[in-house]
Amino acid sequence: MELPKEYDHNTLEEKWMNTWQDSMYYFDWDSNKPQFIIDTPPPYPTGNFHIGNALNWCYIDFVARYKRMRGFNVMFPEGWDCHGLPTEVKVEEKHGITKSQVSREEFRRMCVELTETNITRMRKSLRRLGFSIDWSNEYITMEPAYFGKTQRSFVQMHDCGMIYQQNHPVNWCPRCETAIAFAEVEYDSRSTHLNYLNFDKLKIATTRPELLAACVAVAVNPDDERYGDYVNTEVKVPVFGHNVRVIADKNVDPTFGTGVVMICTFGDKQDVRWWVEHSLPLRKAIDKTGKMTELAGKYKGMGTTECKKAIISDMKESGLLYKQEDLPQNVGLCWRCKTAIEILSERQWFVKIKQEDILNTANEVTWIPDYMKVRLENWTGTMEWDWCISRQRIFATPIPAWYCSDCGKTKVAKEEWLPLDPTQTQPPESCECGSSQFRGEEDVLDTWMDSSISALHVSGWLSDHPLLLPAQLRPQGYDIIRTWSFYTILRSKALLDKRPWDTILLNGMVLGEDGHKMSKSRDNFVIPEEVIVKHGADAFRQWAAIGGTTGSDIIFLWKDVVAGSRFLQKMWSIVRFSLPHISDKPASFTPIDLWLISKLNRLVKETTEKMDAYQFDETFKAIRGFAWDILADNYIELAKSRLYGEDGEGKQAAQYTLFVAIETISKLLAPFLPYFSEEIYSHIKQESIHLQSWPDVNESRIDAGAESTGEMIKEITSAIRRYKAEHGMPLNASLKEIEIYSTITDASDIAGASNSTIRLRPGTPDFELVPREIKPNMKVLGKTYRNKAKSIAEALVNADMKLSDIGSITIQVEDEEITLDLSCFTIEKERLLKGKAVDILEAGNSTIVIMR
RNA sequence: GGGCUCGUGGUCUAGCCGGUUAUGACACCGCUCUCACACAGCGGAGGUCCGGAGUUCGAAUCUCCGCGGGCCCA
Repeated sequence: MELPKEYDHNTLEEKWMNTWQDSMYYFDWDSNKPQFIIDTPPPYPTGNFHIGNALNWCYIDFVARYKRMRGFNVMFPEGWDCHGLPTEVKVEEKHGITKSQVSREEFRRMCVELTETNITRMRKSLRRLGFSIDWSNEYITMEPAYFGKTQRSFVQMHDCGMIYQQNHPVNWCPRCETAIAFAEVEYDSRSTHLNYLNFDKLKIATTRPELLAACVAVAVNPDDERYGDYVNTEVKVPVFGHNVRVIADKNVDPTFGTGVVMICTFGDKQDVRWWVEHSLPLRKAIDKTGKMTELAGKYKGMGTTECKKAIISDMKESGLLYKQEDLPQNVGLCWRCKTAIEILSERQWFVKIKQEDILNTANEVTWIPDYMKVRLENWTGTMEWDWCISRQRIFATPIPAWYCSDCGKTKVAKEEWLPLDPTQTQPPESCECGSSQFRGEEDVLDTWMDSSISALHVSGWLSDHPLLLPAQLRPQGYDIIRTWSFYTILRSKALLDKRPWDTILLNGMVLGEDGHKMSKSRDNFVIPEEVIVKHGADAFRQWAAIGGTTGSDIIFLWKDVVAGSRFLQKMWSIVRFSLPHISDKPASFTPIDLWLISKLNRLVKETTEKMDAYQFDETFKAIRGFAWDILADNYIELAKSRLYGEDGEGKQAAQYTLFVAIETISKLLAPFLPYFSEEIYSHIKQESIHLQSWPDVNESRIDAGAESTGEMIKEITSAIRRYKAEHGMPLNASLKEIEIYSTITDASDIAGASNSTIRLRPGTPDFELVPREIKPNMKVLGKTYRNKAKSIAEALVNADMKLSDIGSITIQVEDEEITLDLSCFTIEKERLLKGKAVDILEAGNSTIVIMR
């Protein structure tokens, strides 16, 4: 059966997608094979699979398919990280409500419904991209099966003292009305005013006069001579009239403003540090919604911006404010809604961070690229307080705890009660005080509490299966090192005292064609589906493989995808030509066959090493280079005359060589091009290529001798081809006669490829050998002669070339006589003809004489 | 402000534990419709490897300084 001329990616990819069975990729919990569990990132179910996710998944799939072919028991699970604000916002939009208008249950139900729709859509994208996902290991964090584990992890960590409740300053988003973790704070530079105030006896400068009501102290630098007398005295806060102490602290910058700062609870993180250090009282001037409290007197009920405006105008009027300056400022924002955060002291749940544990565990993991580990280390070193895990939201894992209505004591659930929602269920036992009236905790868990046990979940934690932690691989983007990597390491260590994975593989970000991060506003946004429709999943996957080195940012370029589809077409043509000519019956190889087989084994060796090192770009480029250059442009051209010729040993050898090459290449391509490789393999064998083994290297077939002989034949042939091109002849033109002076013993393929009669001649032709140039070998000279190497090289170039006949050259350098043997230089020779009507070509250590 | 990272022909990119004619793709210019492929083949032009200093016999590759991008953060 002849293949169609063009490779039709649309039809064939759809065909294979619908043919493949999910069970091909199931992880076998009872297998004897070595395990390879991949702790894949659970995407947020927005409904659209982003191109950055797609890159990440391509890397994962390359690894998963490769490892499977290498005999590993691979788990490529698919998780969905459902909880969080974006879905809550979408649901409010979709139903035209705010979450307070419906019951918690009803709101949660709406969120679940939207998430399910989105997951269904995204599953389709995943399938279409050809990912070998193990759907028997899918997990959905909003389902009881998963969030029950999240709750159990909470209870376990609470019971061993890793989770506690405390009044503590937290980053607070007044718009979302929730606490957020440091990892959720984003920074942006804005400009503000520095206001100079008459502050009792002192003058202070502040950017936040609206926090005057929350002022609990005034600080100066202990070495600042201007203010030494004031330290430990009291001053009266203007407008509000309460007295505060003047304290000395070396962290006050005497050159900033007036050198006097007011400490408020809380204006920024520095205030928190001072507050703790000097045991200052707490004055809450801002409430959870970002409004001023009664402490603010007449400003009560105003928003912070409004209050700031009002208080400034009042103080200007009364002369308290005497100067204003512009000041650039970095403001902390809520990463979801970009509202400026406040620091409020609230009762929250925290997870203890043990920096040592995290750093030690991070050291047990192999980081690829290794320098990415530094990011985790730096982040760990800058943590100022524990991880705040409570959120004031609805669509999230409920915190399994209650408060006794009588004594107020907190009751945390027992593991066997879980999963549950404390706002819907009462605890099955009464409080220590005897009361059985409880109020369920309404706070919910940070979504990172869900996803940071993904490694544990997929490895069989709290299941009927054996625990297989650590997983082998964690693939993820470097942008979430400080969150997902950090929290996973923390939790794995805390819950099981183990590292979560052996290796973490970081991928870069996908940039748009203009080199900037993709965003809808920049109009450089591309979605994977768009690429698939135009060029197919395999072409897209090629872009992922060769667009850049693993770990670096990668620009999405359409031309890379186009180049990918061209390679598919080229490879298709190769297979289309080969199919009628292949045979799996071995025969005795000719020199050019041996050359190809040697190169092929070298390719297998190289690609195996590179895949083991996760160097997808290099692997794929090596395969493509082999197929295009070595196989198509050279081997096939050279073997054609045998393939088209009469039956016999030579023909059979070419048929077999071609078979081996096609079969091997299709297997090497399988991890990258699942559809294409399956299609071509289906024309050779009846089984799926994705159930085959990765090719073995046959070391005995890697033969430098065979390669150099083949290289000579190749060089000679292309020299003849070039000769024809330069003389304006068609490449299939027949030349009168060609004489080749060479060490090769078989010129039949050359004859075939050049369509001419070839006469092989031994030894040196009847020409004069004239040395033309001496080329010094700096590698040898440098090592041997060090600082003299330069002058020796100069002398060599100018030496009398006839001297080299005896195999060495003696030269004078700086009054010293040095004899250099053949390892130190090479002689370029020119062959001159003795008056014959011929053209001479030099190629592959041979002389080609073409009769005119 | 700090950390990490990158800066290679027109564009993108490999090489970067020192010694290669500096890799490949796209674009460009010739020639060829050759029996798998014109989404091709063959040939060609095009690079002070960001700038400067240093280490070295020798640096795209190592060190330092500077300039310029990117990312993460304060």
